[in-house]
Amino acid sequence: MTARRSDATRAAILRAARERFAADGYERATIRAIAADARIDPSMVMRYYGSKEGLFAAAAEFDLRLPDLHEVPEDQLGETLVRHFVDRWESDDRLVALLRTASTNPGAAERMRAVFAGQLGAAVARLDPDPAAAARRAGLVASQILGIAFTRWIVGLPPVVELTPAQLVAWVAPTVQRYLTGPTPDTITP
Amino acid sequence: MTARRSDATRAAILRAARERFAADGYERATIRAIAADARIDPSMVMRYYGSKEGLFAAAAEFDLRLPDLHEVPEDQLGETLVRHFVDRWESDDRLVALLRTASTNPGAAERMRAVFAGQLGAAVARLDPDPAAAARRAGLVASQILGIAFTRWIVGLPPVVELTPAQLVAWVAPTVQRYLTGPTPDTITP
DNA sequence: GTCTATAATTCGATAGAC
DNA sequence: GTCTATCGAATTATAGAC
Repeated sequence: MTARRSDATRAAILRAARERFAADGYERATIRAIAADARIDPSMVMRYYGSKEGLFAAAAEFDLRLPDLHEVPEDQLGETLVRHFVDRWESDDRLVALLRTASTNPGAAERMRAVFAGQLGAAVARLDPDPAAAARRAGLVASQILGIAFTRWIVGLPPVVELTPAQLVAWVAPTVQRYLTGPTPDTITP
Repeated sequence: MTARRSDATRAAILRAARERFAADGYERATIRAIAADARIDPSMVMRYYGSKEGLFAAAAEFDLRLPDLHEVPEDQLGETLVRHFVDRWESDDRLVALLRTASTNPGAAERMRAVFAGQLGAAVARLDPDPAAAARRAGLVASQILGIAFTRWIVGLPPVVELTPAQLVAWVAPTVQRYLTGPTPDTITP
């Protein structure tokens, strides 16, 4: 299969779509605006991706690219993961698009669950022999990672925005480390 | 000023609006749907609240009702705060409405910043004499609290949804405790 | 492959009768 | 105070010319 000329158009559409979905969310990111950004006609978007849902599905396809946690010294798991996520988030607006859109679009929320329960859950599952406990640890890690992403890139809470990546890693890594390798805490019966 | 009959209508509108905004977000929650839920005519919403923005502003008005942190033993700050937020979140869908809407509506994001930088920031400011450090601590606390809320009530990540409130407090309280009272970590220069 | 024209909805907001 | 009727704008999506 040779490279068709339309591939450039498809790529331009996807790039514009990612930016618009990341900046405006699903409802406010219109096909017209995306087409204008990509300098093409709105009908081309429909031709190539069928519908707005189809365009979003193509634009939000991505991989967390998690490192193999077995090659990481156990006491550096938290730092490694937090650094990885911060880097990943700063360099790929697909994650921001998915995050912003997951609040109102059921399909995006489902994708978000699949990514974090799937990719992160699988990586963590190899650290804890008990599947339920491993899933719980992965969920707690996701809560802190997504909380940072939400406050920093979506809401824009000033103190969180102003943290440097190094400060972010230094503060948050111990949290993730404890969620991954710390003992299950006692729960007080009320 | 005596109670007017229209007060019941206004209250019904606000209740329906909170539910719709919490469930659907700002764009998908239509005035027509809210009016139908409240069993009144859509034009009444406009008459009472002027615009959709005005309705949202009225529906999302709320207070975190933070306890006075000075009356809490220092080593129980994390537990107290996490328990408070979990209770608050489960019993008031205004917070869910604001959270879901903050992703796409700039006004809601601004409100969210005001609430967490203001109310939470003020409560934490009295624990740390350095204003910048206190703001940073409050921001980190917000990141974990909002991360739990986002994964549990918005995205619905299964392992986080399945945690009982007691488990949630037991796991997350140490994180918040460290953000509030722990030492500032060293940052490695890259 | 690309674009024009338009269909078919849906929404927020307004005017005015009762 | 409440409701009917409707405007004007914006959207996704389709049909078809070139």
